[in-house]
Amino acid sequence: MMDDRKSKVLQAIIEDYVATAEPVGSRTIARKFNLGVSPATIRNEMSDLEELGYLEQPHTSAGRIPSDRGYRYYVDCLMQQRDVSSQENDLIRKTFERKVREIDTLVRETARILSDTTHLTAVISGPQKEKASFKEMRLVPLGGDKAVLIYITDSGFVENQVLDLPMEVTMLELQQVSDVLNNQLRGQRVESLSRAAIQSLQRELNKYGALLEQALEFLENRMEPGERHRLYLGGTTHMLNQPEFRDVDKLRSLLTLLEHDDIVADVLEVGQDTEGVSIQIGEEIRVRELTDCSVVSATYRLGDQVIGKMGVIGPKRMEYARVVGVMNSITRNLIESTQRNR
Amino acid sequence: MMDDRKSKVLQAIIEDYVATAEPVGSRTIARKFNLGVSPATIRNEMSDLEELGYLEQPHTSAGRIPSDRGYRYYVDCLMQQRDVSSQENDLIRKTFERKVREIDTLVRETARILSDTTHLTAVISGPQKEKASFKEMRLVPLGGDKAVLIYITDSGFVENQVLDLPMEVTMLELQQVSDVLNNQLRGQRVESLSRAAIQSLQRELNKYGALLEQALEFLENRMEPGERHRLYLGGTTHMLNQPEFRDVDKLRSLLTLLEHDDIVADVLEVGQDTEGVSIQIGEEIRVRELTDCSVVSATYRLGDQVIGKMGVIGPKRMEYARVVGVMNSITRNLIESTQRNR
DNA sequence: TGTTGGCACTCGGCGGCCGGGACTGCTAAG
DNA sequence: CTTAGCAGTCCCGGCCGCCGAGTGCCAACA
Repeated sequence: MMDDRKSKVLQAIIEDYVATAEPVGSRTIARKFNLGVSPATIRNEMSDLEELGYLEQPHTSAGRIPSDRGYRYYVDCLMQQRDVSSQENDLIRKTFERKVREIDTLVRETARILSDTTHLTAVISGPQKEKASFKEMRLVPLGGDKAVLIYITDSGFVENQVLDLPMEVTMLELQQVSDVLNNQLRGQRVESLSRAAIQSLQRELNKYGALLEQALEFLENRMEPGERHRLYLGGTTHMLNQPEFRDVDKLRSLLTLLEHDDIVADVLEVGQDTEGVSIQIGEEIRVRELTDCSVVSATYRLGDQVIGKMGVIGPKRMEYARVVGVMNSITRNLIESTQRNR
Repeated sequence: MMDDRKSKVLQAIIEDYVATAEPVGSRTIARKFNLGVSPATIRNEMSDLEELGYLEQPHTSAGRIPSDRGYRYYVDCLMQQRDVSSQENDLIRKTFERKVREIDTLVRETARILSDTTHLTAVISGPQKEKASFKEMRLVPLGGDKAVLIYITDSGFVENQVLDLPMEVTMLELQQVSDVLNNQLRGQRVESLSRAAIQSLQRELNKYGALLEQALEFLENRMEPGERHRLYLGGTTHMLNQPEFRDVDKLRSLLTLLEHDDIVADVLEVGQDTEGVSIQIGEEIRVRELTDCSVVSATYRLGDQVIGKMGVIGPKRMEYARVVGVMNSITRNLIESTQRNR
């Protein structure tokens, strides 16, 4: 059914189409890839491949282009792993050599290098704070009627916020409030700090009034779903160089989609338990605006802490092997970089 | 030279062109705006206006379109102030009603509402930390071999970073290091903390070695010019709805430009001492890719602290009056919002 | 002198037409 | 099963001519 020669032909078609973006005909295959058979034979094979659903014709008397299924077969069975070129690898390594201490900048940089090396649009979902556990919080008086609330998770994230102090609060009381909070909350998943729990705390401690309220408000904000995945985009302009987006309307629908963080985050989230790189092709992505696109995504980690997802979005006609290689290289470098710096 | 009727004609042409994006002819003016004269008269006036440099012709036997100079005259002399519609005002007020404590989110939200109400691309340069003065820094031990460095400016920004502690450091020493730093640095402009000064401090205090080094590295990062203006973009897709960007090449050059933060920041930075809203038209912006665009920008403040710039980028053919109105409304709301919440 | 109607002219855009080129599918022969 | 040949299909790009919008100019008029 899918003999060796058919595979070869399919592979040839996909690789040529990826390179040229033009429907590919039997003659082209026979010329560029010497399979030792004539165009006529290729034609027969192509006809079979179309019947099997691996190829489709934009219109009669044009060449064939791969279908979603064709691409799927290619990435699953035909594609051979390909390491990143040494230049690219150098480029990537260099990016992560600089000590970057702020997560925010690190993610931004990663988005940039990912889109630059793949020439596609990169999407990265930032640190998923709710996956971390609460470790400790501190209240540090600043002088005047201010204090800063420092919030620490066991993965080493630190956030802060300035609070207004009610006049009468003493250092000791400040200490007490943070002690209570710490005892109650230590070790809990941030996402599991339910509003109910917080409210009961609030009742218990309401003698500290406004101060506590602010601290709790801050905590609540940590759990806001809206805050859950902050997305970083890079290289949206690369889309403009792809011939499939020469049409302004397609472009618009795609770019508009990219502004909807929630949808993009969902797309990135699929196969979240799979190890390594995962690939979604065309209609496999359950988003209408992305039917002409593929998404290659991977989970990245810092240390052994799950952090987030990164991915690229591009036309189905992308160099899957290279993209996967780049992605592996980047996740690897990311881990090493954070091991050095934390 | 520029009599009353010429002004009226120019105004009519600009307003029609803004609405339709089509070159406008004498007949149209005579029909839509009843100036009480015949098309022939208008033709003469238009011919004069062209000679004076306020109009230009895309080609013979097409209508006229305003030149940069024409727009300039319009915004300087003809345009009448226009308040935002009450719906829009409500929308804006609602956006800023929510308590937003993180500057980052506040700026993001502002970019969103600005682009949504103007239907143009919004650019905001974030808090200019270097304009703030150093107030205080704290070193708070976290247990284990970590401490968190808290850095406070007199405008109330707080940043933090986790530092690795050399083993032998005691609480007392920690206190000493921060005391020294505080005494040396208090009240100085962040930007004026020169590398030389930092290095001399470093020599003086090198017995604290690695700890101090990290603290100083953090400080140096604060002054990095690259960090100077973090830019927030909103609504880039609105460009796609403008007929002047139906051409993919124009679009590409524009969107590519928008990825260069430094250039965009420079554009935003002009007229930085002017109060209120400033308008740049076409070639007045010294950027080739923006010759078909106009930029409307304003300084926004939190309290009486200068914070940054915001602006919109759109085709020269934009509704200047409305955009200016929206911008005023947003800056006003921004101030009020921060007065409530800080 | 300023305004107006009339008229010839210009030019871009659009639709229709045509020919070339690149395919395919079929058939018949090797 | 493979291959050459051939007829048929369809897209695409170039060409042409028409249409309409708009101008510029001129002559007439207040």
